[in-house]
Amino acid sequence: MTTTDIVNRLRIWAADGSKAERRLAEIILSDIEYASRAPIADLALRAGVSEPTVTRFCRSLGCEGVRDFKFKLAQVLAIGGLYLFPEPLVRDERDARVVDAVAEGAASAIQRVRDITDMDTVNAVAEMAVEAGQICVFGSGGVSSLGAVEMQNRLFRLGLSVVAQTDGQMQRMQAAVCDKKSLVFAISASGQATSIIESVRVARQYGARTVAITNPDSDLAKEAEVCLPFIIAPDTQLYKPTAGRYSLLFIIDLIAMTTAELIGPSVLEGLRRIRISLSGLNMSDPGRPVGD
Amino acid sequence: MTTTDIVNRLRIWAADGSKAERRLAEIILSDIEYASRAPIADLALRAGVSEPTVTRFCRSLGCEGVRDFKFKLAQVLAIGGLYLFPEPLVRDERDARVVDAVAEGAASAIQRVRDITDMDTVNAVAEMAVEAGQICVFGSGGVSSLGAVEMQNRLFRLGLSVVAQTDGQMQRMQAAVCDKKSLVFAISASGQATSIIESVRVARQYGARTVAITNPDSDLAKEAEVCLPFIIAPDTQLYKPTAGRYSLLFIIDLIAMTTAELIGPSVLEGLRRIRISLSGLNMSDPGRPVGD
DNA sequence: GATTTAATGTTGCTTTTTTACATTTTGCCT
DNA sequence: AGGCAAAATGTAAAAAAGCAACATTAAATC
Repeated sequence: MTTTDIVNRLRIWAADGSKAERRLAEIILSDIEYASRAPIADLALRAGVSEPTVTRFCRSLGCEGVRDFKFKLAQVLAIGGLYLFPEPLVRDERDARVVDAVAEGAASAIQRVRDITDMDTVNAVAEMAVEAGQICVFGSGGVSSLGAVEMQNRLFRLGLSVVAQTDGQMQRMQAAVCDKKSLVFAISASGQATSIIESVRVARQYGARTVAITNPDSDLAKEAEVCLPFIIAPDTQLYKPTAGRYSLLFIIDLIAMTTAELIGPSVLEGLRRIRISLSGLNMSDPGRPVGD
Repeated sequence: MTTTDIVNRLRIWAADGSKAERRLAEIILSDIEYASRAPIADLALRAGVSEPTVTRFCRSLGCEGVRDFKFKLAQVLAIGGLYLFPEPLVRDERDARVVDAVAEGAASAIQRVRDITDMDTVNAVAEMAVEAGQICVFGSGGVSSLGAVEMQNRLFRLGLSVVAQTDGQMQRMQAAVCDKKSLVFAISASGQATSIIESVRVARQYGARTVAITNPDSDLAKEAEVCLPFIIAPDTQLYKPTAGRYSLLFIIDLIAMTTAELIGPSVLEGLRRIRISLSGLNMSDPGRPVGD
């Protein structure tokens, strides 16, 4: 049961439950903060029911007891978001909420990955990238495939030979042609994407070095030589795109920057050439980052 | 006090507190899930202290009592579980410089776009998206094409008909088949990308509505009906990938979230289906964001 | 080493939750 | 409608959890 399911169930009970259940559900939904802290005696009084009814109600909602129920309500409050705003908000309030939700999600996603990323690992990965003859980046799913493409985008500028594969079949095929000079980046938020796990295994058999950017407890992490932790926090807002994308972008930036510094000034020559190559497209503003 | 402060305080007590406090803090930190549900008698036993010590400890942590303490722990767990609040790693100077450069770049990029983005415009854009029969997203170049793909990725989940084109030729072709029911998103950091400007002009000729996500002083901004400012600040760090990508992601998130809320609950059904469709791929963890 | 202060433990009391059982209500059948 | 079973709800007492007051021990200070 996901945390927010408890609110859904409350909604259902508020509509379909028996008399006492309806009243209770309404009271609770009308003030979750209160309900999560008040003793059941208070709650029972407010709803005009007896105390055991509250206990039973919690059980029928799928909780172990009142304590467990309150525990879940506390989590709902922490997660907040959509469920706590049953009525449409006035425009300004809503706007502020949207902006805040996105900004805070992004900021905390970055903060977290910043705290847990071990630069020794990143440095090691950068060295692997510099030494590799061919770099493959595998990623599937919305977030991870975006990351794979972005990784390719960042690394090719450094003069590295890199190819991103977001298709499962292509990943396996690419893995099959890996050798000792290959480096594989495997990106997956879950760490359970089958095609990626298998591709890593295959590539490794052929002597490739492998770096997973994934949940460190996952199968993928176990399969790869090195793991950079990439954890997507459960989302606080149903309608909001996951902030985990910012984390992934951050990790990619770390790798790209470290690798660039490792390669040194010759990188700059490559970047300069890219800029020149774009100048024919009316995009030659020299202050602009390379490649729009 | 933010929710996660409780973890920080526990850390401090684990290091600086008295003997009993240290033991208690360690026990709690070692298993927050357990600590948030166990009665204090259990906790006291494990830590080898007396029950009132636990109560006192909770108070000294700034909680009203044990219940309040457990309440806060539950919220910590909801937000991300222990592993999301690791102690920040200590890094040597060189490593810290890289991490800080990337983090500060990202944070300030988000901050800047947050400040300048007008939610009235975003709301208007969301309405256009909801009303549109077909949405086209055009973007060229590293950052903008990534943004285009990401925009497609975010919007198709909402049940919208959306197609991203990152190839100049394809953009023009797509623009040529636009009509009054079309909505075009044109993404370009420079606002000078010829194929995009022309595509917008063509699409508009055929009656499409057009939204530019670009530099507001650019030709592209002038060409489009609506402009969401997207400005890439010149980078101070040559080796660092531009932080402007975070800005773009932010704008996309704002649009996606606003549109989702505008569409309303029927969106959730779509997200649910996407999740179900992934469950065959061993990725059915319900707590995970939709689509890896 | 005595004395004060802070920290921790012991005991028993209060609050909160739960169990077991009694009562009421509801739905259904004749 | 009236009666009966089943479900829902209430009552009261027991169990569990948390807490306060005081006792004791450890530590710091002189």
